[in-house]
Amino acid sequence: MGKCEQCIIKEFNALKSLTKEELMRVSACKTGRLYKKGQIIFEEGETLNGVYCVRDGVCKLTKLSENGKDQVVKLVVKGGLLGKRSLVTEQKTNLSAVALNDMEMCFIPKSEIMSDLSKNPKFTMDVLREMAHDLKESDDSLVNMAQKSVKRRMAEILMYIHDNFGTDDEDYLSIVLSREDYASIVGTATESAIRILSQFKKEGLISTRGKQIKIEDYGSLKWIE
Amino acid sequence: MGKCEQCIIKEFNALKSLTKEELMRVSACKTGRLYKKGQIIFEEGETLNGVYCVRDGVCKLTKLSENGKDQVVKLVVKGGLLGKRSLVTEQKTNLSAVALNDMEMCFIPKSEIMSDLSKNPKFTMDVLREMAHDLKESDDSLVNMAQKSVKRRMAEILMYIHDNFGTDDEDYLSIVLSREDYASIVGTATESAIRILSQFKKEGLISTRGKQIKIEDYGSLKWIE
DNA sequence: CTTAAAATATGATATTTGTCATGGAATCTT
DNA sequence: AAGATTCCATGACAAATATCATATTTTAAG
Repeated sequence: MGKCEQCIIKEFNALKSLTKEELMRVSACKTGRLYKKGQIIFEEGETLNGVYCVRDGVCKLTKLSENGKDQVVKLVVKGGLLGKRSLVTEQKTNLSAVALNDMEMCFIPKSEIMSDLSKNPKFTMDVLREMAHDLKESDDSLVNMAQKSVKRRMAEILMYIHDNFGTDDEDYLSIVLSREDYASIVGTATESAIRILSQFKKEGLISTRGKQIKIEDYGSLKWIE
Repeated sequence: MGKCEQCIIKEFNALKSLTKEELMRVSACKTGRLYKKGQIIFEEGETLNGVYCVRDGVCKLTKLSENGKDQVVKLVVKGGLLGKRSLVTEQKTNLSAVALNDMEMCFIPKSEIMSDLSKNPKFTMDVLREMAHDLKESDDSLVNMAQKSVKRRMAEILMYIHDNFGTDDEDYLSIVLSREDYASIVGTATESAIRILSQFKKEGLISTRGKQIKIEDYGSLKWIE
């Protein structure tokens, strides 16, 4: 398994602020883990005792609502850190993480990283910054959920995925989701999600190939009410 | 104006973890501010260069949606800290704060508190913990918005206010909001909020006196679908 | 390759929520 | 105290979304 000191993934998250010595220590105790598409990484109510660093693949963070439906709260890709909250609280996690395709992750035990959190201010500030960013994103999503139509939210998630996670060499969104996942991100019934995507297709805003989606008319998506 | 070292309010937030020396320094540079009901404390897009500590009163944190409507993201009462995000990022604030009744606050300049953030790990961890808590709450609200009916959300906000901010000596909710505010918390049209509250009243779940609301049947509110 | 299962698609219909209009009640102003 | 203004309330209707039913297509399993 690779060494953290040399790992390029960490440049995308707070781990970049650890010193070489700290990283070597982390490297020695970290464990690599593989997850198959659909596999559960952790579940709501579990006690996490460490953070996961995503080396490859995509996962969704979800929360089960009382009505029995899952709501996707966030998508996490290469470079993302899962379980930051576990570093600062003893509480059980409030979210579940599920792999959306095959994933490669590193797990760093809390015990190993806690001392860094209190001794390396640069690292702490980075974690703080990431958390602040997550909070802002979450607040934004909250407002979107409360104030925008399902169609609008669907348009926005398509653009969000396009802008943040990119496309493959044929311009298809590089993250491939089921309609059910789209429904669960947008917060609507699966049928409604399907209907809206069909409509977008008819209107030439997107095209599809199997589960893959390509944005054909980004400009018009922007103006969907 | 009082001294931070002796102020009891700080026990409810991260400032409690500052040392006596740090608090004396903070005390020397803080400014007290009064806000009238309805007054804007800060607005979306402003650059905050410090944090506000709520000594008395209630305010709402809102975000303007593209459809022109405000969405309330959080209610903050005595002991709350506003503007934590400004400590870790140079970005403009993404929320507005508006006083819901007459308020008394202390403002602590960022410059003064930044050094503590990097030198006092206990304080940093506390800020981190508060941020993590806010994030969890925001994620929970997101799921509620996406998955629950307007009626259910209304029932929940009534119970939330009851449980977290308490009641006066006649059991009326101690936070008094306009129907428009309720609509903007729940994320619905003002008319819908009014209608639902009227219905609750008819069904004997709540009673009202002017703008004040009293929960009459907490148990049934819990089961609203 | 065939069959079973899962995912996608679409119609019909019910329910929820929003919008517009209007009137009354409470509050503020002078 | 009168008028003005804001807030609350409710009806009528329109629009958005959910639900149920049922094909059809795609994917997975043997």
